[in-house]
Amino acid sequence: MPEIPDSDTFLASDAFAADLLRGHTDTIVLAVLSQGESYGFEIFKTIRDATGGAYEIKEATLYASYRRLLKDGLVEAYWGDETQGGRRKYYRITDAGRAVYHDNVSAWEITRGLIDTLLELGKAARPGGTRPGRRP
Amino acid sequence: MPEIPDSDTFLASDAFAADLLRGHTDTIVLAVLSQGESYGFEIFKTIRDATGGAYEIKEATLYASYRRLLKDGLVEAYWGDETQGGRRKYYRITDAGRAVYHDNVSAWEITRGLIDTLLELGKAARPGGTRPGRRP
DNA sequence: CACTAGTACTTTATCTGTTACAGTACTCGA
DNA sequence: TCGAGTACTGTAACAGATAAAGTACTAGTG
Repeated sequence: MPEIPDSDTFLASDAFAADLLRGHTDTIVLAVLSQGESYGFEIFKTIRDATGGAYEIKEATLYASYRRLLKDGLVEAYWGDETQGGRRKYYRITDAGRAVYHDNVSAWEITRGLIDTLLELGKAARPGGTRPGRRP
Repeated sequence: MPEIPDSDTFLASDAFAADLLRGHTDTIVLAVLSQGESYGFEIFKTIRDATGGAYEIKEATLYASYRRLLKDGLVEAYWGDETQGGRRKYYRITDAGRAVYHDNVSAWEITRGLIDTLLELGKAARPGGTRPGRRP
């Protein structure tokens, strides 16, 4: 589950937060890789740091995403040539990946507007929130 | 899957769009019910009309949401007293439901900002999108 | 009367992204 | 030697979404 250590609002339900973020992982990874090649754990840290530590994506989620992106040809991978420490698998976005990234960002902008519109329905409620003419 | 008949961007992947909207169904229903009591099919229509027909939530999804909301005590239900046509099950939001609605809207506002931040990482990429110092 | 479409509600099996958990491997500091 | 951190991999379980099938009722048409 996404962890947002300093947000009481979020911590009310990590499972709930995870569902709100579901489906964005691949696009987030593509965004990070648009900046430049990176290896798995570094991507994890980039995402965590980009939100000031407020949010992190679980490793299992990220590595599952890398596998999907590879399968779909949206990224390429190669092993780093480290002589020390753990071996690092680097990922590089492909042209197809860049196109999908931009498409997904567009889709997100539309979806964001839809959700805003739908959630604002409740803000339009009159005080007391009930219409006349209904059975108790 | 959510249907957005007139949006080519969205129709690229309904499954993708569904994942972006996942987790919002309960909150959307609570938003509609904050305006006043309503029956199942009417809620369906309210949501579809609020987006100009661009988006609809499948009936199976909505009725599953009603069940969850009932189970959690966020709404109450009663049968209408129709003498004609199909019987209608009306739903009314509870005080607990209103509280959860507001909490979820707050959570959404935070999540929206996070996603915007993370997806913008790709916008910061330099032309060509690669950093020096990495193996080809 | 029969049929179709729309309205209205219900249930089940399937799908899939997420992730807890377990595992492997390597380095560094106590 | 041990624990923590870095780094990668795989599996089983979870839960929201929904296709599909089902029930029931009305209105319009042939």
